[in-house]
Amino acid sequence: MEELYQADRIEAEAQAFWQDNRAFEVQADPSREKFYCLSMFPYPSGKLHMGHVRNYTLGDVIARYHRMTGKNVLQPMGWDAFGLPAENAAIQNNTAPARWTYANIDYMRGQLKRLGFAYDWSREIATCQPSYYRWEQWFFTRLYEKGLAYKKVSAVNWCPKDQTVLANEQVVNGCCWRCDTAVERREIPQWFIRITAYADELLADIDTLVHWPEQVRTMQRNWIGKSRGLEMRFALETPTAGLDDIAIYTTRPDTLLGVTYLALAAEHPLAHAAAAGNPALGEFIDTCRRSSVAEADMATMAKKGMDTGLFVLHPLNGRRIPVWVANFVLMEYGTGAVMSVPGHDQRDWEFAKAYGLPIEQVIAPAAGDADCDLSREAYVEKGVLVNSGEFDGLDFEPAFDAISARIVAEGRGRVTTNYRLRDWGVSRQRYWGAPIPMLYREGGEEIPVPAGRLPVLLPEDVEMSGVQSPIKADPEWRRTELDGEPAEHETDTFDTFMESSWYYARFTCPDLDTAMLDSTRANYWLPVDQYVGGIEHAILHLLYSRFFHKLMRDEGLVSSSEPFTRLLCQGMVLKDGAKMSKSKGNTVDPQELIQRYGADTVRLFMMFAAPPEQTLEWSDEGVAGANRFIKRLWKAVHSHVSDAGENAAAPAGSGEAGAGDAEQKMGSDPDFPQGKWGLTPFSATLLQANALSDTQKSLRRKTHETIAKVSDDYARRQTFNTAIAAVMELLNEIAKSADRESAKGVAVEREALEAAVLLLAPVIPHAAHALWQALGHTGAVIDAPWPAVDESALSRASYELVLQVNGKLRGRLQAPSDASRETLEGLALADENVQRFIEGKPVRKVIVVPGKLVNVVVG
RNA sequence: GCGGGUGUGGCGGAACUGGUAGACGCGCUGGACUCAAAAUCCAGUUCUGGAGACAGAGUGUCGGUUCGAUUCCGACCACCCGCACCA
Repeated sequence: MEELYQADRIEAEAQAFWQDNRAFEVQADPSREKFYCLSMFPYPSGKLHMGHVRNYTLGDVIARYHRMTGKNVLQPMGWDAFGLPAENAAIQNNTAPARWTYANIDYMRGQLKRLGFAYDWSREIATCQPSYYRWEQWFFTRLYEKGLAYKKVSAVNWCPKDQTVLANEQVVNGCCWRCDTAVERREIPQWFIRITAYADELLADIDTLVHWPEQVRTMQRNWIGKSRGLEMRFALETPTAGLDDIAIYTTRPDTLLGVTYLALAAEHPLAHAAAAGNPALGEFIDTCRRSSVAEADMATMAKKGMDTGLFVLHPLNGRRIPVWVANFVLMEYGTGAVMSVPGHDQRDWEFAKAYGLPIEQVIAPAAGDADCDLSREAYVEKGVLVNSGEFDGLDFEPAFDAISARIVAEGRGRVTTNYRLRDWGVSRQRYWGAPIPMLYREGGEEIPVPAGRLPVLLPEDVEMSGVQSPIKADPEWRRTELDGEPAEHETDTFDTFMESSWYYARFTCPDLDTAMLDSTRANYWLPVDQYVGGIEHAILHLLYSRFFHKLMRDEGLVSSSEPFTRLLCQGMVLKDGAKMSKSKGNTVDPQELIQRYGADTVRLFMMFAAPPEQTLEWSDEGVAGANRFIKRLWKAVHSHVSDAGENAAAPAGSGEAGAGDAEQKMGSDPDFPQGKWGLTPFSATLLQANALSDTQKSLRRKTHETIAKVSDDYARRQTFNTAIAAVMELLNEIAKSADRESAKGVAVEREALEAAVLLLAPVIPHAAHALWQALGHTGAVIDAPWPAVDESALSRASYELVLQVNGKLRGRLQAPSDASRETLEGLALADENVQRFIEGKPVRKVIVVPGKLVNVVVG
């Protein structure tokens, strides 16, 4: 064993060993318990950033831990290869998106390998490969045939100068990021997948995801946003544009008598009709169309509106109610129109104040103790109805039912369930994505591409001469035939969330070229036991994947209903309190650190610096500290084996000065296996508690406490920072109580060091690989079983009892482990310092928590 | 704006079920080794007062529950993430 820790050499050797032995290539094996560990695959943006390193180290630690517990562990890796940045890079560098993407993949694969992740590389997938996206295309045609995919008109950001659709990200302050032209909203036909048909199941099954973070479950519930309400129609005073009434949806029918105006979305047909004879209104609607389609922008912009001059009649009291157009009403939600109750909705209240519309109270606080001053703000709580005629005095529930019943009886509406969730728009007007497999006949009839003609190939050898998609610019690509008649290909491509919604399933059978999934293999490995990724995916990616899984189940491809059993969402990596980004110039390149310290140091720092869910503050000094710890561990093992082991095998004189002495002393120990003590395993009898000194017992207890703590931290808590801290404590204890004077001492230290190496093997696998061999093992550490806790080593005769007076710490003492409550109380009351604080005051109560503390309450 | 989260020494964090606040690491200070430096090792390190024993204060702010609150409840402040075409 080398005396000095040399990361480069050790890591190259370990990685060569894993590769030569195909150590992480696995097969489905029903006789073995499986564990599928997956980290969210990266977009191949160029090179790894620290967020990737954190994500993949977390996944690798978990995968390696479970492997050591004996499971058949699958940990694959691939590339979310389609996406917008490739097109931007292609335009900038005058290259093809495919070339840029594949070059990035090659570079980043090398980086992942250098970090020593235990991936089964034989399963690598890139989503831009036809062998992958052809099945996605096939699946879409199946959804179309089932009526789960459909086309409808929907709004996009449009740059009138570049004549192109812009992503929300490409709209900066309402203008195009390339040419700074003011962006418009444009309505175009697009493909949608009916996720709302699964809204109820997606909501209900959140309850089964007990190993997901509660915050993610809450966010998904709120995103789906199930509500019960009344869908109803207000009759127009004068029928307009062929319409007799305006449909709205409300969750508060109890406030129906408080409606003082209706508000329409700018895109609402009636708004257009009213604008026909009203140029000012037309101009206002145009202004609304010039805002971003992003919901955050809609919600934060100044609320504006304009009277249409139309009136509806209140269904209960016949009052004339004005109809307005408002910029905050979304056409995509519900019916594109809302009833406004300024007395009991804050947004309506502010709008009414701004435009001088009446504010009326129809709800009063039930208890009468709450604030209700409609001149200051809306009263939005539920309460008792007032000013509502026959409905006065009713609470929310009966009022909801009575008013709804009246509207339903009059044939003006129905009670319905509504979802905030909207159907998933999957069309993108971009090139670098999977072509949507639809054909159009000359008459416009839409036909899914027949299975035998799939995949619809995306040409990779293209020139990105402008912002226009090459397949949209090329009339030849579009042109095709169907049944001998001319037809056209759809030129839109899929949202890249499509690819990332099912890659986890394809990893179970990536080689299959006759179907989307091999159900036998898929059902062995699925669901994913542990999914690891950024919290930024808490809603969209995870919801779409859950949806896709249910779609695949209903297609008979998988038997489970949820894709990810356990979810870990890691926090971001920050530097100087800000997210690492090129624009801020505060990035740290993982590559430089790996070259300087080795992969193990980078991995160790990442795991030690913070618990996984929290943001992680980057620290150069912290990395140096992690490296220092590995060196200390290395030295501890080196010192142990040269002092207490290697000297038996090494040529005389080559060892250190003390080695010979140690051999002599050990040789004279009657328990020591004379002449065979080198690195051969010690007999278990050497470690029996009754034969050990107090120091030896104490180190053994620490060893087994650490094994218990670290096992729990890995498996249940997933707090790798505290697991590492516990091993650091163990190493400190080893250093303090080093005793190589006897075979027992050596055996206890050996056991402690072996535990330290095994417990850290998931985090620093290369160093652990070398150290395990140095400790005399012929098998690889990745195949070593996870250490077991020896319960008998954990017992202790006494513990530190904390003494409090009135909840304040006033002393501590050693109490026997088996002391009764009465004994503990007596010990506490007899304590000098406790007596000093009682000072003759009457003792009112004594609280005894055995194993912890005694609190004397005086007063 | 809506939804979700976070807040503890000089810094990253620990305290898992309401029971010793600050484990572990970084940094800093002092010492050992060295011609010297680096590296390494040893000791100390929440703040205030005290030579010390020890005492007082202290977990974003304010209030509450409790023998006891970083932990539970209420209000507030600051920062972060998501908001459907970034991935």
